[in-house]
Amino acid sequence: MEKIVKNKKIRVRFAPSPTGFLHIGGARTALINYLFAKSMGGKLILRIEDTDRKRFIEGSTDDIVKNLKWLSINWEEGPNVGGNFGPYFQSERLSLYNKYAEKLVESGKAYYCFCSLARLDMLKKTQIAQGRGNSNYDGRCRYLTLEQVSELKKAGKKHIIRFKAPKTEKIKINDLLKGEIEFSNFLDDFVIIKSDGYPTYHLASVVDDHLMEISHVIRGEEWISSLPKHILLYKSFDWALPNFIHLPVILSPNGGKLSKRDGAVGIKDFQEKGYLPEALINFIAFLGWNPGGEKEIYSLDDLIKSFSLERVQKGGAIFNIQKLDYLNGFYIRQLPIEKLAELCLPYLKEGVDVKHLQKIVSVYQERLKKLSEIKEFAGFFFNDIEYDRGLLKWKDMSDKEIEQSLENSKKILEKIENNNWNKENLEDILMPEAEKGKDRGQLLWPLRTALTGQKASAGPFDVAAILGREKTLERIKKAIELLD
RNA sequence: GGCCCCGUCGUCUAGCCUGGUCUAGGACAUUUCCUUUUCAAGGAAGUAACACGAGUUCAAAUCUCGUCGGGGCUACCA
Repeated sequence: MEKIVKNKKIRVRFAPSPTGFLHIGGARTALINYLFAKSMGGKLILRIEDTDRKRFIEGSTDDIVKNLKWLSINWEEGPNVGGNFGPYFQSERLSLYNKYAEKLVESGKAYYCFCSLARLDMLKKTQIAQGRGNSNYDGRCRYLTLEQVSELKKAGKKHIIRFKAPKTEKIKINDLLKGEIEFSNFLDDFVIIKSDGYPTYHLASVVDDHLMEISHVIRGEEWISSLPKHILLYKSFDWALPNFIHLPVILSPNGGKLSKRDGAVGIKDFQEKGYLPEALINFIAFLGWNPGGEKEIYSLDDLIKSFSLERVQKGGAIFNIQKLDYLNGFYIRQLPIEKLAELCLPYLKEGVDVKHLQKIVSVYQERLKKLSEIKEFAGFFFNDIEYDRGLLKWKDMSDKEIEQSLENSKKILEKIENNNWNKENLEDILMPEAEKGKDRGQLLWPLRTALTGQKASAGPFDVAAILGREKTLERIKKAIELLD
């Protein structure tokens, strides 16, 4: 009935469940799919696997869509863009899954099961008590006659549909990344349609991957163990197998599963903290993949150009935020000032003048690792500052010396007119004065701390220039008062 | 427990397929130095790895086996 089109077209999909927000692992799977599609002239399909109504989280589809876009991972078919193989939400394809499940029942490859959850639970407990490591359905409903089935149905008994799994079959499959994988063990009669009428992942993904003509299934390694189920399903429908690629998982710094405890894992969190999509993409791509050369800064386009599946790592990589921070700082330094200022704006109080911010940002560009840091770095430009008088002390200067130093700066600066108040001029005038002292810090440190209230900051000339004559002199005066 | 995947510096990795060019290369982190008013940025140098044990071979990070270690799955979740 279904047309089995076998073409050489590359079609891949990213198929997240809306049970949470887009996280690092998901973004990585999406990226690899995207890079593979783009580098091969194929298409990326986004499919939302919303078949678990219990774990469904409102808003997660939006989050996934929004953040993929933010990362510039674009799909050719799926939510927002449509396509010829829709709908792209599994909840809108229920009749399809039921049709195929029924087909399997008709051909004797699947069966109705009326067992209650309570019985199943009991079964599992006894099996485990008997010392079996895992439990299997005992097949009670497997040989129900047609009459028995229709009677139970008539009686209004809830049912599910189970797949009749062969008990002994050996299954071999060639994973394009891992190589040949052989599964030797018996299989359970796994569920394909749940009692709420929704399909399980196994049925839904196989049906969809087939109908959507997916050529390469690229997904996380956690799916390897259910591969035999999928293969059995393909076989019983008499469908051609797609290629499988199972990506290693991303590990947390302690080696386990990446979780919220490890800091930000949601892509949205990274965005809010001020990571740039370019940095995140570059970083995620290199988590388990490497082009082979010594160049490590790659734009999305660069990645597409040099991507190849063979170079994806087999082992799981640990997510180490330090390298991300480095990359992010690097990408921030590449940004034009206008752009940087625009990106920093949301982290500051409202009403910040853009031109003013551009000056500030140009001074802090090489210090920023995350955009959000602008708040701590540059807060003193906008707010009154408070600090301990001890901060003003350079090396072993006495209070008297600090005061003299500040008075000296003040005296000099007061002579500079407003229209000459710029960094170069300030530096030209103050520097010779600083050179007169034991070391430059004698003049420069008290000045800088008086202006910023910070132990570490941009240089005093930059700061004074941006602060303006009035505020600069005011802060010096305040510092002197603080010393009295 | 069972099934499956993986194993090169602290971390991401190059090299492994097609043994010799590997006294194992790069990056992040770390240390030191230079620059310097602080913090960055930049420059220079340093520390640091083939999990272990057998085997094959003239030769093994590279091939084979075993051990150990790590991870995943083991749901009417995906």
